[in-house]
Amino acid sequence: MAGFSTRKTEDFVKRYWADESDLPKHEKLSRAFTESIMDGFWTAGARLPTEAELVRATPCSLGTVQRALRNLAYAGVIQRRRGSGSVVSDLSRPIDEPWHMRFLNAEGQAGSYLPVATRVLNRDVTADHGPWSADLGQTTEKVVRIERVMVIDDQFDVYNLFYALADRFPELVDTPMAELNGINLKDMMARGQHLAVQRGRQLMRFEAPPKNISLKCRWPDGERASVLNVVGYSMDGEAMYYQDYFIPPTDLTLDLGTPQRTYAQ
Amino acid sequence: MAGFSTRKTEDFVKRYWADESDLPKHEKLSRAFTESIMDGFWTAGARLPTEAELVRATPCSLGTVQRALRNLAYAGVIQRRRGSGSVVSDLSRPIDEPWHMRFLNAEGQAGSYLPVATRVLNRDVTADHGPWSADLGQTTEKVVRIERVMVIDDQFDVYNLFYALADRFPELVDTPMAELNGINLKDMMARGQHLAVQRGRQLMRFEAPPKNISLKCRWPDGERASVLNVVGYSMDGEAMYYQDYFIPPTDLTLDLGTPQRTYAQ
DNA sequence: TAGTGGTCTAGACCACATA
DNA sequence: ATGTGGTCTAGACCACTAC
Repeated sequence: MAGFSTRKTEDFVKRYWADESDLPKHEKLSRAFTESIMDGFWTAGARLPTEAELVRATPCSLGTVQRALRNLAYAGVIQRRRGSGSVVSDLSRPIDEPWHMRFLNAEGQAGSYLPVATRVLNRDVTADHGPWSADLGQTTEKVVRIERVMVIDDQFDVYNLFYALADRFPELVDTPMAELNGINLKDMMARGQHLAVQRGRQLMRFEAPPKNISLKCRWPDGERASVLNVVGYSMDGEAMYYQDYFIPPTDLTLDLGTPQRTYAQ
Repeated sequence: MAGFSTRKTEDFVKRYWADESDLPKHEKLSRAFTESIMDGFWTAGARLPTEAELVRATPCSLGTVQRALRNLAYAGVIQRRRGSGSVVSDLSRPIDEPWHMRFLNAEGQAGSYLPVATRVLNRDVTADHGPWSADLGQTTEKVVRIERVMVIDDQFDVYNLFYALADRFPELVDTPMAELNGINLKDMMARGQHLAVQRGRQLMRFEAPPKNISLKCRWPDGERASVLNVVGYSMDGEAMYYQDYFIPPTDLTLDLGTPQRTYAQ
């Protein structure tokens, strides 16, 4: 096909190419892409302009365009295939499974995880401060707090508290609670926020569960909880959410992830 | 100065440049460097040949040499400074603190961790198999098992079991046990293994501690342990060690690390 | 067969460090 | 003033995909 819609490319360059900044060109170009993807200018699965098209439409040479796209691919933002093209990855899976509560099955080899069902118990919007405030950058803003239960493989319950800035994620506040159940929460944060979460800091602590937890989910009487605290960051470095997972004693193994890749190919 | 010692560069190319392999040249070159660093051909702090020198001594052009070195710098293997040169990073800190047992203090901001003192209890070499076997790639080989206690800020004890292939780390077997105490363990694995550990998989499970644990360290009676399992990989992708940390109930918070960088600059 | 990304080159110019 | 890495270019050739 005689190539890619030239209009879209020119739109892209006009809107996202920062002429004044004194960053290197390859950096300017990859930032233009991440920014435009976060804006929703390109959506997950969308096909990006070809290298040649970008050489034509930007003040970059082929080598520079390739370096920008290679970095984006390395970061997982796009996927490139020789012969077909570059497409936007689906990174709009900010908070939901199987991101955080990944339990191995009894034989337990990584890669396949136990099913998780999520149920929303409660939601409120408050200006209260707490441990989440520093991470979310909350000053006078309000946060939305969502109380959830994750049922792990029908075996036991994990109690979850989720915090995010209410202004930044109005969908979390406005959506009727019934619709917050299940896997929809992910699409919700993704809507205004097309590029999400480079999974961030993880902390583990051990403490008594909240009072009355046994009224909210199945919880072994009086047992201490292991609390996994997770802060998720978006690509621009801002914290998107703060979560506490209260895990009861269990025989299952929790996968905390494989950080760090080796190096760029 | 009229440059860099040409002899050393030619030695390097002769010994580490893989002519037959059909990898891309930039990949060949960066592998040659990681391999030679692991061998001890270049040691931490050593100054590498300049770009121009490598262009001269290898069948690579400047762009290719730069790509290889850029990837190594991104991976943290070397450090480059415009005007001075490229030097080998000190990555010989495989297993010791503050790698894994990083507890936050009570106010608990990340970055500063509670002091950890390590004491070796026991060591044996065995051909037994167990959960570690698959990860370490143990078939008929023997593993060295080291039993340790980590005293966290004089407050409580973490019980640690450490496994590695005995053949691969003879220092762990041969060194007198008294010398295994404290921070020396790190230097030990680093000696033959100049480039170490890209920290690997982390799992958390919850189980009864080993029998008789209270004879070996301070352990609250009958309490369940939180077990952090860590497998560390070296740069060539092979597992270096398998460790279980048995953590008693505590009020302190454990930092599980900040995975994932954003993307290459 | 045409389009696409992947590798590689030879050379330019620049910013920074060191002497 | 020289050496060094950082950026960028214009173009070549190749491998793979889709039509």
